[in-house]
Amino acid sequence: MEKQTITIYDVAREAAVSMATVSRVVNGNPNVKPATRKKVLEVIDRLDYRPNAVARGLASKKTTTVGVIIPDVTNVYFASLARGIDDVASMYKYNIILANSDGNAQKEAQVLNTLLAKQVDGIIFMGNNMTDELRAQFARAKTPIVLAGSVDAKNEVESVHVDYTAAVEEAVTDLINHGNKRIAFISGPLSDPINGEYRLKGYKNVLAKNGIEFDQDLVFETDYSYRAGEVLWPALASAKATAAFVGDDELACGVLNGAKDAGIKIPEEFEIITSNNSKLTEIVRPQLSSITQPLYDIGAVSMRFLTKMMNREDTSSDQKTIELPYGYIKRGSTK
Amino acid sequence: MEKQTITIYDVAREAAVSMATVSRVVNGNPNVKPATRKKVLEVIDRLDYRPNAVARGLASKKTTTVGVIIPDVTNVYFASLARGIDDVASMYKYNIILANSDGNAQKEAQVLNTLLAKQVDGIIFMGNNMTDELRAQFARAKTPIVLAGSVDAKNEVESVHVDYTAAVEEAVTDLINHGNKRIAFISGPLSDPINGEYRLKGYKNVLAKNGIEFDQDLVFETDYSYRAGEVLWPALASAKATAAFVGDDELACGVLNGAKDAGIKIPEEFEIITSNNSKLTEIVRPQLSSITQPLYDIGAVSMRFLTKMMNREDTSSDQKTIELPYGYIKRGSTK
DNA sequence: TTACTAAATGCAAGCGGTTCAAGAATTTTA
DNA sequence: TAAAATTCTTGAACCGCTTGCATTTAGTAA
Repeated sequence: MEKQTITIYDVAREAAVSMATVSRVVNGNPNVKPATRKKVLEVIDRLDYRPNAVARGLASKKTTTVGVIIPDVTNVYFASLARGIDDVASMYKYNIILANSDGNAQKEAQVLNTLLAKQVDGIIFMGNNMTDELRAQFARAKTPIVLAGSVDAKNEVESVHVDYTAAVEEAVTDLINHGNKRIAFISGPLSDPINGEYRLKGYKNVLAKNGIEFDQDLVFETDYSYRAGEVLWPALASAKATAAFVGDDELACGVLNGAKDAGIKIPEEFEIITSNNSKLTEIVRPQLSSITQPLYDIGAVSMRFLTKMMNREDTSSDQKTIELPYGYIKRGSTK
Repeated sequence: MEKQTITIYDVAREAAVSMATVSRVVNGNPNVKPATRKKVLEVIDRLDYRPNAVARGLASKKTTTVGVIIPDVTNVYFASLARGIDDVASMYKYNIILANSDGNAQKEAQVLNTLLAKQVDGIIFMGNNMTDELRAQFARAKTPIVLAGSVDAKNEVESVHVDYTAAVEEAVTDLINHGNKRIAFISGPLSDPINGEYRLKGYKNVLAKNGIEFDQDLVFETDYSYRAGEVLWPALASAKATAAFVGDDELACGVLNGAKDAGIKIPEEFEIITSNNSKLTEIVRPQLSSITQPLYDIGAVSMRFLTKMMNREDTSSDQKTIELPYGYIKRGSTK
């Protein structure tokens, strides 16, 4: 029982027209007499014809598919971006090839390669470890690329994100206004420019502006896990921190629970502000105050931007870097 | 500046062989003299040739791409499955086209259609609302399909999941052993056979076995959100429930916090068991006892099963339905 | 050496569409 | 009503690669 498919040929024969004509009606080309169009459509319907996208892709050199390189779908932060991406992608009739990279440079390079081989029309890249090699590969590929929720430190690739520096400044300022002098900066790897560069800069800026001396002992570089936060309390206590800015929600939940389990009262004795306003912030008690990032929108805007690039629409009016507004929501973990 | 690509033709010319030979070395066909192979590989390397997967797909009728229909990537449950799927997919050199359906029958049908148009080699479907129309569409498509973490009530489509009935039986038995007589059954839509059929059956079985009469008032059908659980306490209280089995972690977190906020002591005054053992269960206090499902593995096994079907490997020894073992982990929300 | 078999390689026909130059049909213009 | 201008259609050349079959080359036994 072979997979017996119906081709444009069958439709053409059955409708007594050329395949070129069938192709035109399928593609909505206006140069078709209404009567002919109707006839063809009827046959298409009757035969249940479904154009072969692969053949189409070969002939037209467009696959209506974009590649999405994501560190880990399991992470709410990235999943939210991905959802925004997929939604506007399907709005524009594109599909998404999703590939997990674990933020691993080698996998990223390898995945990028197969995506290009599959002739995707564009690529959305998440993950912050922009190595030079990767940047070179991007440059060589003539395929449009945009970074979502990530930054290219060298600013060569288009990207969509929030102003991380300003967001942290706002959060830390709030903490200072509550009388805190020793505020911990807790984040994932500082090798990620979002942490090591932009956020840290914001943190330092505010300290300086308020005449507080920067203390390296208050900077905690960990990984992005709940567990990492949970075991952090002793260190925070011995650094005499009275508040913390945290760069990731899971991490922040860990810090919160770790402190609570040690008998600390939140926010009376220790305040916490986190960064992504994911569901987690509302599930813990007290709920976490958080910087808010429009994750879904970052994804959506990235994809929209990519469609422009793919259609060679004029993007000259657009910046290479799009900054979306962040926000701040106060909950129980701050005074 | 046109996208100047290098084709198999260029390689053939440059290496002074026919394109057939180049094709053979690219595909690892053994019928090539080592010397020739070496020569060709050198040219490929020098020209940085990358085979066009679309053309390949057209000629070979294989795209090494599978479609994944998912209700919502943003949901940890599905994201975990997806991760398992992608990992074994890439292990077998497949890529994943990920499409969100919101569990909406119309979107599902539409997505399925475009996936078939894109000639995916197989499909993994998540979501439990197997309408007859969808089943018909599956049947007509000669493309292999497997359901991951979902069940086909009519058992026509291959699927991978756990024994929901037995899992609930174990959980509820535990609750009864702690002396509870009035145990609530809280789940998402009962129209989903996992809830309305398998889980509910398990619940009733155990009650019957222990001589407890089934009380419809203890069955709470809500949606899968945190909020839905949070507001449920008053209803639970007036139904005089002293414990609950909950079919979803977010929902369970809501129930937990709702009860706590009402001053109830967990687990002393109310016990809770949830179902998916996601990260959430460890983030709330007390932590939630939970049935454990090997989500990643369900995804992984589904994909592995699909590869077998795609390669027309003999699957006769396999059941149409694969049941993976579930587990149970006791935490603070039960005595 | 010669005849014969096995291993390498080349040829060319697809795969199922898109697209453009060119021809046919229809409508408009004078 | 014939010529000119439009509007529709068609024929056929790709798109880049796979693959069955024919052909050439190399290897082996007689």
